[in-house]
Amino acid sequence: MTKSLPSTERSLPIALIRAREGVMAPIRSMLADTGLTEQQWRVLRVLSEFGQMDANTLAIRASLLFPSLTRIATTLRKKGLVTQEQDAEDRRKLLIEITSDGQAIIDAHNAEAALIVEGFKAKLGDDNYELLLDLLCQLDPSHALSRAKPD
Amino acid sequence: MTKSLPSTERSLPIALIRAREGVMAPIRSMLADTGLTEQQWRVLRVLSEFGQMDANTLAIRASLLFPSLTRIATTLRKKGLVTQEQDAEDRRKLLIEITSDGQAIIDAHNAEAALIVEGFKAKLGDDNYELLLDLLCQLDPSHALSRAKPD
DNA sequence: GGCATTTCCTTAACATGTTAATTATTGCGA
DNA sequence: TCGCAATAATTAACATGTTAAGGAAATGCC
Repeated sequence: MTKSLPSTERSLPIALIRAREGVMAPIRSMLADTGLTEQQWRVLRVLSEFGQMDANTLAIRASLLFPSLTRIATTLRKKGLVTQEQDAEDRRKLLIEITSDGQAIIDAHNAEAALIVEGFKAKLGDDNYELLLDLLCQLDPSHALSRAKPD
Repeated sequence: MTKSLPSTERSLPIALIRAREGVMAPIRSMLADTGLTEQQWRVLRVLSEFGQMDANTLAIRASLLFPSLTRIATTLRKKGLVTQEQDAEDRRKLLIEITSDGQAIIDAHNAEAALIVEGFKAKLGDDNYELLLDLLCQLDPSHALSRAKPD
């Protein structure tokens, strides 16, 4: 017997899109006055958390495709929020680092962003929130890289 | 006390992006030989399921922004997969309908797409899969429109 | 009827997503 | 050392995401 696709009202890809839209809307609203896009914000967040790194690692950690990262890094450099520097040992690599101006933007919005996240956590309940993250991780083909949480 | 943002390794927006990527990758791969993008496929699916409708309703059901839908509908019309027709009663409205060629593409890939979905359902477990969909719906600000499932 | 408002859709402008081709550098082996 | 494959990043081309502005048709009110 051949199974049929579920209704688009109960489709996993569509549900993921809508959930992302619901989560990002308040964050985009928060970023409106900074002139940053959500992707630029994500890049700054990763750089702030892990420090200087090459473009490849940064793209993976920020979940961006390489061509997107190239453009975003250029934009952020023009805005003075990151620096780009050739790796002395392997001149193919580009080392990217957040500037103090970039860090200042993170610092200025960290509390508000955390509040937004807390809001969603409260909406779902703490246990459901963690469960949701775990289930989403299981759908991520590359999440072998990031298993910080032991059982 | 001021809360801090969670690590980007445990960020809900990033987890949503990665999960979507994981789910869509095999679907994009399936669509490669059709020349359709995932959004074009989504539009055809909605039209196939619900029949002719105006552009506004279609955009909402396919979770697309209006300008995106305008372009996608034009592309699909040029490909002969949908028809566009002015509403006789309200000439502002554009009624869109799938063609037999469009339906043929749906029919040709329905079984394979269903298999992909079944794979993810098996990976998470049926209960977790349904739970995931419910949790995602709670993050969707507009999900009041689609509550097919009673308690 | 005439006019402001609203609704539905399109267009524009810019950023990102996606795939493929290109360039620069490194590493390796004849 | 030369040539060739592999890696890191960029660029190109096209589709979509996102916000804002514009145009056509309906609606409400006078």
